[in-house]
Amino acid sequence: MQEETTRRSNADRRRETRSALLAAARECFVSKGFAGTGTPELVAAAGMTRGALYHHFADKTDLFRAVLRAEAEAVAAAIRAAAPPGSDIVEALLSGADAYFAAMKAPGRARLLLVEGPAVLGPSEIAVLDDETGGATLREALTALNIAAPVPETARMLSAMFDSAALAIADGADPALYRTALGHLLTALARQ
Amino acid sequence: MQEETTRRSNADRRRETRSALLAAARECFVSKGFAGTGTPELVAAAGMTRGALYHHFADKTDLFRAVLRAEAEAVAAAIRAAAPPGSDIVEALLSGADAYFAAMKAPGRARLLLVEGPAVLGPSEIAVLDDETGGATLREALTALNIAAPVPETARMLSAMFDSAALAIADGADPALYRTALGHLLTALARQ
DNA sequence: GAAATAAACATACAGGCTGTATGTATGCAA
DNA sequence: TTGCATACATACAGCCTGTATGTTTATTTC
Repeated sequence: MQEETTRRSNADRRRETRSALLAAARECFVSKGFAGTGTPELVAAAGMTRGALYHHFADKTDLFRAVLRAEAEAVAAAIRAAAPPGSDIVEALLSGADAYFAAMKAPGRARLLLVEGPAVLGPSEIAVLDDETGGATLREALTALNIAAPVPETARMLSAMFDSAALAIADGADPALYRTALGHLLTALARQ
Repeated sequence: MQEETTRRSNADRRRETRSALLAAARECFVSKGFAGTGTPELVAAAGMTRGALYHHFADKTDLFRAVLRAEAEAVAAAIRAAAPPGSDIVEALLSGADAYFAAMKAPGRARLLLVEGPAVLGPSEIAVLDDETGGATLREALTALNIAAPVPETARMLSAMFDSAALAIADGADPALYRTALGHLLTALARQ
């Protein structure tokens, strides 16, 4: 036995401290917001020092960006996992929305992705994440529906609808109400 | 002749410095964001000192709140001024949307109200402003349409649609595309 | 396997910003 | 004109961010 502290490879150290920082950052950003979280408090929660933070991330914003990426990836994975077997497009959209709402129920996730994110990183950078999360799929579905309305604009607005519903649901609203409201809107749109 | 500086009443001084601070704050918050704007730079742009700022406002956030209130009031006034004479509800909604889009084209206003506001003041405080701006009117219109979908949830999601369209248009997107997309969605919803 | 190098941190420091406390001048009221 | 309140201006304490520098541990090279 060499020492009490376990001997770790550089790759291990790197991975472990990074994930510790990310977890603590997520926790702090959710509970106190990006501006309300100081790096001293953040690294203390992670059991690290500010030196480790600035070794792994360019600055506080870069750490925030990494947290958001992880959240967006988790949402995208959840939606992919709930891939619908049926062929009806409206139904596929609705089940996709369900998966989205469920994924966005993770504590603080809606606030991170939909409120803090656009303000800290700018709407344009968030738009990229949105696109990976489900924006492209949404546009494909609308194209398949052969609607008369312009697809990109309709997709963008529908996406905003999903987001506002997700925020409300994560805030305690009844998902069933938003689901039926969405169902009416989408079937009305498809029938046109 | 007493002095070179004009002699002003307290009420005048108060009003003038307040509006100078509000104008400079709006300018700075738009160009550099809330977090990116420091109070020293802000008061310099207003030709004032930090003492004046903290005499008139509780803190930087309170000044931001005052700026947002003015913006929201301007939008509400623009929408009220464009009150439609016709009786068709869908058409009234669309012309209301047009007025909203036009009002939100004021430089930086969309970013202030839709991006920075929710992050700085919290979504709940912004919801109040939204309601005064047009949320209540929207719910009344939906009720009059006698739609099958639940009204409050539908109104909330439609409001989010308007917001995302306003943000896109303020960012340079073609208003006509969003207008037709909205027209299709609203008429489809009304026909149900 | 020993020296050299690089990675992964830890510590120290320099600026800037926020909010408050205190000081001053001007309008107002009795 | 005397006292008071308002409207500021200045000074200060604390915190936070990003960088620069130091130290330890792993990895590579000879």
